[in-house]
Amino acid sequence: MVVDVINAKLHENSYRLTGQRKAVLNVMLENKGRHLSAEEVLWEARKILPNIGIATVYRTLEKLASLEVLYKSMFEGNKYRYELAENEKHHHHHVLCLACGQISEVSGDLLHELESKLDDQGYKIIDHELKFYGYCPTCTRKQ
Amino acid sequence: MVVDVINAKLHENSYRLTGQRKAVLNVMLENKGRHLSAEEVLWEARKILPNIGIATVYRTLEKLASLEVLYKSMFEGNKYRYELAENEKHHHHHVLCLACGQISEVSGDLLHELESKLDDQGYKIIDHELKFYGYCPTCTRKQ
DNA sequence: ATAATTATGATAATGATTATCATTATATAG
DNA sequence: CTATATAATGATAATCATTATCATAATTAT
Repeated sequence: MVVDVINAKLHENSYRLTGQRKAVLNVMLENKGRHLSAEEVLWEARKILPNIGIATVYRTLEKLASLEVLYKSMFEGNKYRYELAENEKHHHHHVLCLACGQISEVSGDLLHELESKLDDQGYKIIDHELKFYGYCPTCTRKQ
Repeated sequence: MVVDVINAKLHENSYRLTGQRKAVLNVMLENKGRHLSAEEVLWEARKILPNIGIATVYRTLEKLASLEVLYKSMFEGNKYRYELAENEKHHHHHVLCLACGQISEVSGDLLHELESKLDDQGYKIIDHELKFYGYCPTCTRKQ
């Protein structure tokens, strides 16, 4: 999702883009494809705005997630992580390496069969979340 | 996993089954198919042992999960939920109703294609976790 | 019977997150 | 342009789920 689309979305939701919020959003834009915790976002944002508060970062991340500019998920450690939602309604999955902790994305949906099955059972599926746990190619080779 | 299998597993891990631990395990056995939070387990266990402590419940749940007697996962609300692992190594998925909050299970794996794809890319997949979000048949009909 | 080890329960502590509030910044009305 | 209203911020208190600590109890080993 290019910056223009994001700005349009924020505008249509009357979301004022203050300096602090821009800083948070820029951190996420500069870290496309990465999954950052709130604290990591704080440290990055403080490089731009040394006085930005943790509460502001939390509020901003939460709001951007609710506006579907960001995805909010939890991998390990009872801590939320955020990533830029680069494609509206596109769903990718994640693979987490149990050795080095790297979080990568898996393209391809392939859940149609399961969702069809649930449709058949009367469910109305809105969203899904799929995570694989294992070892990345680098750590697989090391073993 | 019948009680016998569970007891065998605990025994081979030298896990002493005290009265308190039995109470927690019984709560999980009596709630097969349900996903209980630690607090819910506490309230149920207190019907059997009124003085059981929350710390004991947490310690027991954590240990049983590590022994793969229970599954530990998180659905919503930043709180872990536990369920009886009824079939060793069997992986089912979950569907969470966004209206009533009910958590149901989805049989059928169907992730082989994605896991094959990851194998091809050099990953070694150990585990996965799949959750669907939507509306259950009852709430779907109400809408 | 005694000593050592394990388990328990109460509660303090931890960490992530959210609520509160005084202050600051921005938008709107006059 | 000024005054007022509203929104945002940052510091910090509060919340919540979970874990750590510790004194005591229970169990096991000698």
